[in-house]
Amino acid sequence: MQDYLKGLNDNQRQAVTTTEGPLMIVAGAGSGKTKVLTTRIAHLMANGVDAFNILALTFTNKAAAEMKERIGHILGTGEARNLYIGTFHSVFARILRGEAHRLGYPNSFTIYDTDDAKSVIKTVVQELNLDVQHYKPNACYNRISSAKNALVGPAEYANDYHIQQEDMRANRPMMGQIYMAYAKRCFKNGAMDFDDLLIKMYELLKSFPEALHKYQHKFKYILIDEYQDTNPAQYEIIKLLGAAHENVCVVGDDAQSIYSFRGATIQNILQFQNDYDDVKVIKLEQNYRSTPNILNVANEIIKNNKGQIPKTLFTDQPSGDNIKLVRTQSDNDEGKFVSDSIMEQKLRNHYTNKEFAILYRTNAQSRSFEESLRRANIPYTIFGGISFYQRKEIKDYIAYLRLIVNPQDEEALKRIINYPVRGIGKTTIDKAILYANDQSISMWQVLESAAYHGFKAGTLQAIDEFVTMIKSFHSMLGNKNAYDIAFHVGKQTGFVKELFNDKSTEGVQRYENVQELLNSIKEFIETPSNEESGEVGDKSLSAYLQQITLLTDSDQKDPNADTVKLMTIHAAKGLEYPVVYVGGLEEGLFPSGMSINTREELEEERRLFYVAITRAKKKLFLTYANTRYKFGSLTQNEPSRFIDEMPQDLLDRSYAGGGLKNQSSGWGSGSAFDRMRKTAPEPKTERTFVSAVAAGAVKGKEVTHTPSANFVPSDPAQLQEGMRVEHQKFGFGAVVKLEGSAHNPVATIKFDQNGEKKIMLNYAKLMIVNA
DNA sequence: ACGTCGATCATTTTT
DNA sequence: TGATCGACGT
Repeated sequence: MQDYLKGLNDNQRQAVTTTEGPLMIVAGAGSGKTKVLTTRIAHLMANGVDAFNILALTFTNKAAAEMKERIGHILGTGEARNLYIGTFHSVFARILRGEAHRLGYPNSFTIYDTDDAKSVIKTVVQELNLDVQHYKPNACYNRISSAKNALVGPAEYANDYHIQQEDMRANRPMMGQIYMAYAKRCFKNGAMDFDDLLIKMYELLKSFPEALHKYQHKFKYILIDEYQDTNPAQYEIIKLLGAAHENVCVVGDDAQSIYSFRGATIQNILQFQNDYDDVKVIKLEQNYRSTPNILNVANEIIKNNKGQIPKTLFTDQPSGDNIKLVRTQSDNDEGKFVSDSIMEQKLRNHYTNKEFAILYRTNAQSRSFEESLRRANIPYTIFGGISFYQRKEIKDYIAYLRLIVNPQDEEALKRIINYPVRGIGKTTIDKAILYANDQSISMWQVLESAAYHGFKAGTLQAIDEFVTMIKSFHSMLGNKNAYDIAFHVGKQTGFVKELFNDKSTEGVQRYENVQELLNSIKEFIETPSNEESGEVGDKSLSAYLQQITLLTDSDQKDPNADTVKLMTIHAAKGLEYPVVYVGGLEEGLFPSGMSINTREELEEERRLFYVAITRAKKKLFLTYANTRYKFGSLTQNEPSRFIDEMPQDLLDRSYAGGGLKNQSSGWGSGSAFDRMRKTAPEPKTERTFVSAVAAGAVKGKEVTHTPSANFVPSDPAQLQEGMRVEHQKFGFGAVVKLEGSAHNPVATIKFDQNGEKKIMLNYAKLMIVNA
């Protein structure tokens, strides 16, 4: 039974068997962190700890799933199923589902993703009569999100002098009000955004002692993965949960802290030892992943940062290749180099597709790699970008399901109230929202009682039909499963058919996506017991909806497929590949131009580079381009400062990859330039962004007409063929023909300067000049 | 009421 | 470059 301890080194074994009391495991890259975590949990269980009493929090669903699977493997029983393993967000969402009523939320609360949240922000900004251009939803969202991650509520936000000053300086004095209105609206909608899942969990534990007591005693052993990426909200929650038993085990690597933009603070891991009385610290420094050359480069790079937990990675592997540094002429050449190089490596060293990864700083960089891989017929998978559930047709479908489960969800309601088109237009929607705000009821309640709100007869009928339909769906919740309901909704609303009838390429794709959604729902209800965490599987539609919002793109694609993997460095955290390409090592891009203003920012960029390097097991290629397209215009970039920070004797700058066919494409000359740089390095502060394309506004409209001073629209009923008329935009012309029905008359008019046009008389304004 | 078109604008990273 | 948004025509 103790076999599982055999494959561990001394430190690892100690980390596994030190089960009681607070423990910090500082796990360098590739030091077997996951192995330690999983073995530790298995060890706990082997020594009589009930799976139900163990909580393990990770940052990605992928990591959680992998851990659960490995533990199950070690144990050889189904007991692992009862563990509470998941991301912070998904575990808390699950707990909150059972406790939401305490906080005044419906138990089937909606989870708003970033798009939903921004949309709500836009709404409240408009309702506060503020300029959306100035109070950009994106910026507001980020600001509010940071506040939430620091556990600063709306009231506190509005009263904080320091925050006020900041907002004044940013010329956004109304941020506090926006935050307040946003929080209120989410609550009214029965919805939580991602950050709320943390905040509300904290509130729950803080304000309800019996809830705190319940979960403190449920979770006797707590493990936190990637502790360096936790934010203050997460920190406080862990503090509360762990207070009773203090069996808190955190695992992390301060050198890999890369999520401060999301509110994570590296202080959590640096200060952990001060949080409890008797913290044990175990360092895992032996690396089992990379060659010494790769490790040395990583170690040297990270030395440029201050305030580390001291540690040095070592390995007993043979030294391996040098790191290849390749300069190309353009971003397209960079892509071409990488795909050529992959071809070469496959031939020469018999690598398979899935042994390669291409990493980059920003998602936008994927394009050139994608193109070259496609041309070279190398199969690839891109992780990141928009996930399946962000696609319009999927969001529309889900909006129906959301509305059925939670009619207070105004975002969902607005999304589908007129999709497919059923004659409930903007005017009506605005009116309904106005009533709702006025009377402090939900938009849905307004629609339910539409008859009392003075809508026109036709609109009223459309509303009534819509309300009746949603209610009929709602009544299915009790006796039909999630799949049956979803299928019925798609059929009844007619929009699946509408997609089916669209035979364009995109239309076909959209239809297929919708079918895939239905399949996923079916799979959800058919999966025996749940994957998420302990307890009885909840197969309700509501449970399904809450789960999918927390899925990312990476969770939906198969990491084991035999394809080259493309992703941002952030997304690559925790992964490893035999051959790794890191692209775009240029000033302004990596380090990002957004993150070079403070030491802290720059150090995070450097940690990111460290993460990138340490993904590689055998071979590492770093590339950068002279010129690159950015927002459609050509920019020139200096090589990244990080290049100079690497030990130059471990770099191979002469590598030309591919074969001679590449020499013509321009990047072969790079090494000469590089050698020059080496003797006379450029000043590091200089970055150049040269826009090669001048912005040119080209006007090429039709002949425009300025209406006469005495222009007064005539009654369309007076119009007859042959009359001479004036149109506000098109100028003078003659009526050629009158047609259309009585309530929708259409006139064909031949204009002197703009040719013949059909004019709908209900909307266009015409003046009769003479009969 | 609704779709189309052109102007505008933004891009760091993500649960 | 590409996505989004308001104006405007129908």
